[in-house]
Amino acid sequence: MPRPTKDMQRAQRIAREVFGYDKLHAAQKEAIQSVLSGHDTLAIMPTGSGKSAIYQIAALSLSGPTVVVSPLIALQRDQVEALEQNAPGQAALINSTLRPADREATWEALEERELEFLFLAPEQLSSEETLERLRAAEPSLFVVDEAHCVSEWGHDFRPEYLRLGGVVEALGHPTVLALTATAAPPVREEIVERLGMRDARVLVRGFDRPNIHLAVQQFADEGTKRAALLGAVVGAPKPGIVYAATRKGAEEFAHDLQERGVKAAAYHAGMNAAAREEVQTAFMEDELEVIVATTAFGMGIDKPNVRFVHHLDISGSIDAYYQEIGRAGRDGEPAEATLFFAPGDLNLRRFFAGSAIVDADQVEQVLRAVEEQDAPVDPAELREETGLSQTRILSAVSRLEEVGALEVLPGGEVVAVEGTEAPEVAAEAALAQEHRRTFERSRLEMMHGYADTHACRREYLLNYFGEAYSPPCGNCDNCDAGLSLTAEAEGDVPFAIGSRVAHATFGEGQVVRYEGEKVTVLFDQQGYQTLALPIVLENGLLEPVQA
DNA sequence: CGTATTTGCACTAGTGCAAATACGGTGCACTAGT
Repeated sequence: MPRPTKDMQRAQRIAREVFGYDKLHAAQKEAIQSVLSGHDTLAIMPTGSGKSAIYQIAALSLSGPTVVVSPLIALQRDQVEALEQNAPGQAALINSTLRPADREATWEALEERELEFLFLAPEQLSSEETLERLRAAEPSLFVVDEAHCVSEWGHDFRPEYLRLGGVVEALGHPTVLALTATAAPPVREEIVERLGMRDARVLVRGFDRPNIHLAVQQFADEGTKRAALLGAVVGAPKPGIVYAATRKGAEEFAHDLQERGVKAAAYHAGMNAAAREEVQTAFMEDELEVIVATTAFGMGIDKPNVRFVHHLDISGSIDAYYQEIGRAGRDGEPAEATLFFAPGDLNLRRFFAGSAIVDADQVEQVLRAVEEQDAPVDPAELREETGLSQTRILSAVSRLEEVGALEVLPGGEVVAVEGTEAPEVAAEAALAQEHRRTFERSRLEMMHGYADTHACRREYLLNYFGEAYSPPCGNCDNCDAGLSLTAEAEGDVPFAIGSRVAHATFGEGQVVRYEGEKVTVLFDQQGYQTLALPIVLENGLLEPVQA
C-alpha cells in the first residue's frame, strides 16, 4: 500500500470532519485518489457502496465548484438534501421547475463562490446561457452520476446525454468523474468515448452479489406463468419487487396480488407524481409489501431489506436485469431473484429493441434543413421546418454527427460539414442506426441466453460483465440441480475469456463465454454472437488478435 | 411482433364481423389554460 499523499490525507480529513466517515474503503480511496491526481475516472461500484461519498469528498478537496449531472430531478433533490446535513448552503440545483428569481439567486451564489455543488439534468446543458455561466464559474470537477444513461438513453430517449462530451470540452475539460453501478465492457467503452474522457482510469469493484439466489422458471404460456408468480409472491418473505414490461401489466398484477391479500401497488410513469411518491414512500417505510413496477421504478432506490426481485416479463438486456435484481438483499441477508419466462415475452422486447426513432428520410430531411442555413443553427429551430419532434431531430443530429455530416458546437448548435452528399450520408446514418439495432437485439439474445442456460447463472452474469468466475456458485437453480458441474473446465478453452479474436464476416471481437459446444463473442460491429465451437475450430473461423 | 381498440360496412338504429390502425418504456423542458 503506497503512503497516502498530502491530497489524500486532506481528503480523509474531509471525510472524517465534514461527512463523519470513520473509514473509507479501498475502492473509494482509489477513486478519490485518481480524481485528485487529475485523471478522468469511471468508477463502477454497487449502489450502497458509497459512490456519492467519492464525488462529495473529491469535490471538497479540489478548489473550484463541481457540476453534477444526474438523470432525475428527484435524485438531485435527495442529494442536495443529504449535502445540506454536512455542507449546509453549498449545494443547489437548476431545473425548469425553478422560479426565475430562485434560478437567478442560485447562479449568483455560484458566481459568489458560495456554492460547491450544482446539480442539473443534461437537458439544462443544451442552453447556451447555462453553459456560459458555468464556464465563468470555472468548475474543477464534472460528475456524471448514473453514467450508464449515456449509453442506455443517449441514442434516442434522452439525446442530450450524447452531448455531454461537448459540454465537458466547452467547460475547458475539468476532471471528469463518471459513476455507475452497472456497466458491461462495451458500455464502459462507450461512456469513456462519449464523455471524451482522457487517459481514463476505469475502476471496477466486484459485481458479485452472492446472497442473491438466481433462478428461472420456464412456462409455455402467459396464464400459467402469471399464476405461478402470483403463488410465489403470496408465499414469499416480503418486502419484494415485481418488474413488469408494461404499465397495464403492472396494474393488473398489483390488482391480483391485492385480491390475494397482499399489500401491493403498481408503480409506473403513467401515474401522477403524487401517486408515485406515495407508493414509493409506503414501500420504503414497509407499509407496502410488494411494488409491481415498470422500469420507471428503481433508480436511486437503496432499501436494505428487499427479499425478492421477480420478473413477470424478461428485461431487455443483462445490464438492465442485473441492475433490477441488484435491488434485492442489500442487507446481505438471503434474497431471491427469479425470472418467470415465457418465450412469447421476447416479442415486446424485440419491438423495443428494434424501434428506431428516425428513418433515413427523416435523417436526410434534417440534414437538408441544416445545410440551408448560413450560420450554425439551434436544432430546436428546425422543428417548424421539418415538422419533426425535438427528440427526433436530436436523434437525427446524433446519427449525422456519427457519420461526420454535421458538426455539433459546444452550445448545441449544429453546422453542416462541407462536401457531403445528402442521400448518401443519410443512408450511411441509417446504416449506423442499423448497427445500433443489431447490437440492441444481440443484447436481448444474451438475456434470452440467460433464461435458457443450463450452466451456473452467476457465472453467466459475471462473465457478461467481464469477470472470471469458477462455478458452481451453489446459489442458483442450475447449481442446486447439480447441472453446472458439467460446465467447461477453465483453462481448457481455445481462446481465453476476455481475449480478442477476429472473424471473417463479423470482424473483431472479444470472447465472452463458453457453454457446452458453443462460444459467445462480443463483436465490435455485430454485438453478441454465439458460434458452434466444433465448426469454428474445424474451419478456423476465429483467429486470435494481439491487443 | 402481438393484442386491443377503432373503423367500415351491411344499412332506419342497434348489431355483428372483418379489416385497419394504434399501442407498447424510461424524463426532461415548455406551454396553455385554471
